[in-house]
Amino acid sequence: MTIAAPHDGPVQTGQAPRWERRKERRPAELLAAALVLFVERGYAGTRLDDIAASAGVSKGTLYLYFANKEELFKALVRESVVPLLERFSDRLSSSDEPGPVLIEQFVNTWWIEFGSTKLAGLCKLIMAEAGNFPEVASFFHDEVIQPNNALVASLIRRGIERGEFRQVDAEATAHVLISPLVLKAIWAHSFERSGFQAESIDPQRLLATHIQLIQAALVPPNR
Amino acid sequence: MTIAAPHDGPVQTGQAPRWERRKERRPAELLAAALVLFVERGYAGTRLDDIAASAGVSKGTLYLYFANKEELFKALVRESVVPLLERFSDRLSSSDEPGPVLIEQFVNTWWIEFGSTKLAGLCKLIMAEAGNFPEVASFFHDEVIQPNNALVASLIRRGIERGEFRQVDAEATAHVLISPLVLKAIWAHSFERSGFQAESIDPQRLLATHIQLIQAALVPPNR
DNA sequence: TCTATAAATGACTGGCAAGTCATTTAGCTG
DNA sequence: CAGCTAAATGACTTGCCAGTCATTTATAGA
Repeated sequence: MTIAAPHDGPVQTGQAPRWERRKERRPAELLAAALVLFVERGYAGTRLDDIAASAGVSKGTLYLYFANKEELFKALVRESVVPLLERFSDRLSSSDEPGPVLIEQFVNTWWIEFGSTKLAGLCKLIMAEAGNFPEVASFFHDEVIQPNNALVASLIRRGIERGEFRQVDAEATAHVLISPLVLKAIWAHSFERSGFQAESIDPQRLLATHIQLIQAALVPPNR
Repeated sequence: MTIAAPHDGPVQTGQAPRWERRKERRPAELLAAALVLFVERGYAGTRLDDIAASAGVSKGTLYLYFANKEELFKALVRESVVPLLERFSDRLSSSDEPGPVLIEQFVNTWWIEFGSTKLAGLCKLIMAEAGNFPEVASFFHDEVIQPNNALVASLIRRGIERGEFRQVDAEATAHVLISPLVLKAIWAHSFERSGFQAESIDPQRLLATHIQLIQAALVPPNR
């Protein structure tokens, strides 16, 4: 299912209207097209004409719904981020699996639901453009990164309290835990793209090793 | 010491020449200016006029030494990367410190000599622009990332052979070992920049914890 | 000191893409 | 089925910046 074939193809069969009114759906369609193209070509490299065309609409229409390119980008980030917020918190913090299992679940879930999706591309895009859009970066940091880190840190802290994990710096450990995931996700949208076939490591292999290592690192000292 | 004040200031005291001939130094001066500005503003966001001005030269001069913007960028990457190549290999692979010490040394050295320098900014820039410059990405991957990973993997493999480390997937472990370093370095050039003061973790604290965790994770099982 | 050379300049061009707006037309409403 | 409203269009304007080139001038060598 493509987001937007250019309406109905070149054939104008008799009475078919040249375009439809879709006040409600347009913004979402435009944002979907923008996500794909921004991730693919970067912010500067994406023309509004292309976004509009990809959403089956003319550039003028785009400006009916978004004030300018920057606002479109901001809207994209805002919209994409919302569903992310509650995704993990509930599921994990209310679980009472043992710590090591929880870590394994978190790593795998994070990868499946975020790292291997389009959202990872957005994350990479935001990092790339953070300098040009401090507002966006700030928003993303406060709404996504910070809560995510806090969640992982709390997971670790709970493990420590229960005696499942060694005494470690929970915040720092959270960073160490997340880094390979984030980096691999970003990697997939930079070096691993477009042609040159960097022989890169299989995600499953990386994740499996990472889980093993973290679990081993956190095992409390005997007794 | 700034790289290039616009020559000598606005004051033209009598006989002072309006410019000097510096055929040999110009390219290096231009590349230095380009590094700073590209890292600061991204590829698209940096004007050649600004690079030239920052190197104390006019745009025309820039074109005497580089065919166009893209070639300038490629030259920048090539030049910056060369000194990186031999930096670690010799020092570490010829050392006979015990494995855990070697890992600690690697992490600290990597951060000091790369992660906390301008080169880290270049790394972030290349990741951001990889899609637009596959050649550059390919070059950087083959000349920097791949050798770096291989070095770490060999470190780990040697530790395993000597019985200092558990049996682990050396390549995957290398990724896990490097990820927090790379990500922190990239972070510093995206979210941690310009104004909004993301309260982010102190590098030393992160590195210390990371070293502890990795060492603990690699300790061989009793006996 | 004079001259030849090539380093350096900066005003200019051309193209591209963001943003505008007068016009067209889908499709509701009476 | 007419008339009206506003959704949609796309040709146009505008500004920016990469890239050019005729002109200026530093400086080495005769």
